[in-house]
Amino acid sequence: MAPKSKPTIIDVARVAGVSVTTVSRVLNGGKYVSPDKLVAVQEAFDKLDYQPNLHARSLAGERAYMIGLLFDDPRGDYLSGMQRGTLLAGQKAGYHVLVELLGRTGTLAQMKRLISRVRLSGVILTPPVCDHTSLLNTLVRHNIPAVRISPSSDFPGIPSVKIDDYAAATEMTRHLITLGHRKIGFIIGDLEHADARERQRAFNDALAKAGVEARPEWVAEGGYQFSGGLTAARKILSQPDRPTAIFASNDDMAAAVIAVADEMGLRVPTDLSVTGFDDTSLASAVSPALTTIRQPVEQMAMKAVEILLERISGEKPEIETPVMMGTKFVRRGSTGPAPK
Amino acid sequence: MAPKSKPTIIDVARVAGVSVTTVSRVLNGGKYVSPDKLVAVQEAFDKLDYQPNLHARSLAGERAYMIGLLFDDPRGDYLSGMQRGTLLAGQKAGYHVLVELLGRTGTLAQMKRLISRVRLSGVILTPPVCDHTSLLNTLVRHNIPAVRISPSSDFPGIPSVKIDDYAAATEMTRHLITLGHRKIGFIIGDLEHADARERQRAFNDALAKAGVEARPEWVAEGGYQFSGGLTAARKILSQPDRPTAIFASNDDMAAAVIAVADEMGLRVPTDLSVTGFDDTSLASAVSPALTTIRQPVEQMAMKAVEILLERISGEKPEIETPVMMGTKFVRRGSTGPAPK
DNA sequence: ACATTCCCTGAAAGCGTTTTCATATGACGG
DNA sequence: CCGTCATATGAAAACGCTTTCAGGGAATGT
Repeated sequence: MAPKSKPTIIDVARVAGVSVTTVSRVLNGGKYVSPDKLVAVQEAFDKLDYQPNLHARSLAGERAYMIGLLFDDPRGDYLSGMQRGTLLAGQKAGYHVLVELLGRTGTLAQMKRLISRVRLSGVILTPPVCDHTSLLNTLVRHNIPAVRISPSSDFPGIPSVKIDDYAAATEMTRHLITLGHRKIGFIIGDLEHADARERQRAFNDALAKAGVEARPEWVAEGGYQFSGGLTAARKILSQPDRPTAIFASNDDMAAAVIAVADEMGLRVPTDLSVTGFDDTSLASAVSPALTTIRQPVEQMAMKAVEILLERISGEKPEIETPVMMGTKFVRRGSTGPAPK
Repeated sequence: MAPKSKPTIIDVARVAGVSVTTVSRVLNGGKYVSPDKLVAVQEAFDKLDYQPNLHARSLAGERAYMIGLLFDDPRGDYLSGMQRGTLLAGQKAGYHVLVELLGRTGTLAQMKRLISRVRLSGVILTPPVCDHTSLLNTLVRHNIPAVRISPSSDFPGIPSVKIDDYAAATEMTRHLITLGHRKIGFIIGDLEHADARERQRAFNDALAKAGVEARPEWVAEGGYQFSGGLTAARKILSQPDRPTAIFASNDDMAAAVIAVADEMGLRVPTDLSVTGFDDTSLASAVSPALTTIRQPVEQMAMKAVEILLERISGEKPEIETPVMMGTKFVRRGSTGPAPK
């Protein structure tokens, strides 16, 4: 069977016995359409199995029904989870998602090229591109609605969704203290990211508040990478007086700590407790599985889309403070009571 | 500064002193355009910083400059790597990428809706949607170029890119045999997937060829999941006479084997060698790191895009046999000599 | 009764491209 | 010197929608 050419709005109009204008009105909310014609048009939609053409709509109107999802790199549990959330939420609202990679260099030029080539209803910005200031400025200047997920810095005029890193890291630190640990190490994430700084601040504050000593030689930077975590863990664990627990700022680095402990013949959690952060799939695949903090990655993205759609539809509640999403402490096998 | 409205092809035509037709011709390959006008138009492009509007092009012409990337679920190293490859290759060719989630149910309806809403130059199909037969039929019927990545089954008329699972699994099995293992277990992937069956077949053949006994009680199914791997590993390792090595059909299940070994006090690789497959990020994060097979995931996607673009531009070399990409054996710490 | 408003309705003018179609020019073979 | 052909060029007609504009009728106010 020949792929019968797709029905257009004109066909619908003919079948429904109305003008294309009326059909268009039905398509866009049905305001100023009498009930009987409304029904007639909808019947025609069904009968013809009509789907409006996105390109024509974008060309002719204001709306685009397409949201841009901007990445530096889509790999990794964290980011692909965000993608899934975006896709799910966007799909539900009848939007399509255009994914674009914004390389390390020439980001701005790429963005400009993108928005002059395709009309986007709005964009979702994932880390780290959500912190590219001139990119954000460009978006504002072109009046393109945007929402940032887990941004590091503040930026007026663009809403954002994030988690409360401070609270979560506080909870995690308290967990270790409650288990009896008094010698606790810490592996810092990528200091470029505000969340890395927040987690560290919470750690320090929690120690101080509990009257637990914080030793600088038990702190090292791992850049959120497994490899960096390896180096950091080796540095910390090779101290003559070593900690009985290490709080790594993310799961990858926590896995690295476990690897190093293994290397050195330390048993986890008997000799050393280890904690992660994020609850990526790695957290449960490693043995022992990581005690960690679960981020509601997909929900964050869905929330971001929700906010974006509000912005698009003109309702601008002008939320300037980031929307905070709740995290969940997940206890697994990598933490245990402090050794005597 | 006000966001000066984007230049159109008309502006370019005026600046270059030619007709829009000529500008359009330059945009589409510059055939039948005299050298001087060609230069004039290109200068106008630069001067105005012109970018052609995608929606208008799609609406008016045959081409769409947009490729669809179809997922069941974009999460996981494997799939997000494919996405990156697609994005990279697409971007380089000036194409944009629309990502769509095709749920478990209603896939076909979703696809039909998609293609009647937006014009796609072609689509890339990732597993498992690349095996959805009626979806493939629809694509063919609508004459939409497509390429499948790592499909399980054959489908005439749609090219595909995959790895040689049989050869890779053979190499892996030989590796274990060479290390002296004679009691080798195997964890099967998801039998729905042809690759799972291929890997098992290679394993069996390699054992047979080497005259090594294959014991059914050392084989279990793990469904390519960590959790399934856990169950499978427990079943195999709880045998009174247990194997000295286990070949898991992917990294997730291999990590599960390590977890179970840990549980049972078996040292890897001293007491038990473990191998994975895929070389996802998990493979190096686990300790000991996994001996595994690296799949060139990104390159596969890039190759798929390349083939797709050839199809789109009309060159139809009509490749019916899948394009095979090379894998790489990666030796890490999880395998060692068989215990005495 | 008459203006004023509000709800419907459709004709027609875009939106920014690509694609015919028509025409012009120069080159070429006989 | 005349058809034929390949190369250049632009005017104008799509492509499938949204939006503006200009009524027409019914309801409301005076």
